Amino acid sequence: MIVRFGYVAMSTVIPDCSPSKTMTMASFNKLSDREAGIRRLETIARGNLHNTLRLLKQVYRLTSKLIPLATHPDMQDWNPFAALTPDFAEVGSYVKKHGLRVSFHPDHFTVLSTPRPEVLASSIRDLQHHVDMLNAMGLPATAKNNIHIGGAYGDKPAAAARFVEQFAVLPQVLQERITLENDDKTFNAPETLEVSRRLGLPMVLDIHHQWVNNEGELPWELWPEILKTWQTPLAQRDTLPGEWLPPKIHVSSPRSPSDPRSHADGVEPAPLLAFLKRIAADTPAVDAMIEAKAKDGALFDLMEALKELAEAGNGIKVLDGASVNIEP
DNA sequence: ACCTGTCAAGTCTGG
DNA sequence: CCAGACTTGACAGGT
Repeated sequence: MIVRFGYVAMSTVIPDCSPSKTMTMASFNKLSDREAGIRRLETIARGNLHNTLRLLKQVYRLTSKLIPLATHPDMQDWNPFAALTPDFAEVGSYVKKHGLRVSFHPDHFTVLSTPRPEVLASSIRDLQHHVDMLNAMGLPATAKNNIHIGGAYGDKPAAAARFVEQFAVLPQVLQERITLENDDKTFNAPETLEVSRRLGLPMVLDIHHQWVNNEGELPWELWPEILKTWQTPLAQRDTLPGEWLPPKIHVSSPRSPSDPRSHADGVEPAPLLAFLKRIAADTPAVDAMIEAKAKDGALFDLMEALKELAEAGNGIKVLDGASVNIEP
């Protein structure tokens, strides 16, 4: 099984390389000339896209904050893509040229299980914005937006049903870009899997969230059904004949026994390897997103640890880039 | 150079 | 009903 590793949104290793520089509405409003302010926002966004390109020399999740204030209610008259399309296209070209897998993770304000119409409307607006950015990069539907199911509002089955209902009427261009991830507090892995199956949506298994929020199941017990969620038309939209978008997992380690839900700086190789070995037999390839505090630093450390384990046997082979081959 | 409060947005808990 | 926690990097203003 080929495992490709990626990491999240920013670098702790490369200096002066923020892809999410921003500007607050307060300072925007202090500028006397609104047009000049908008040019400033575009300059910030252009710098963010440039730094994204620098970071893409590694495998990567894109940051949602590429364009400051992009979906702010006061900025509805601004179309940032008019000025930024070439910069997005340049990032997209690099991604395609090197066969990288990229994704976004719209933050917790995107809640499709909400009972409030205005929250649903802004969630859809936010999803559309993420799709607009991926389109501006010229990336096919294999570049996904990963979200959680959302709040439970005191009645989890009703909230899940509302998610299904509200998802079902989304435009297809939004639907085909979505992956669903189990969270650490509310919708656990079996519950998320259930919703994924009902909607034909690919599920991203977060093995740390599963560890702290479960129904007593072991993560690899769910894997055969999770794997199947990647075999739907929505999951595989835009793949070429013979091409296959591998399932994705999220990987992090507990900060401490007293604070098990928080993310540690690095990743413990042993539990990760145990999981990967369990799924290796029926999974040809999987992409693993490192969600550790040390970001790319954690990825480099993990690769070093895996290299040492590989030298001692263990059925691991370290390959080019941040990837390994794991024997079942 | 360093520290602290704040940021557009949601949900949950507890007072 | 409202304040604070959750979680997050970076800004903005202060020392």
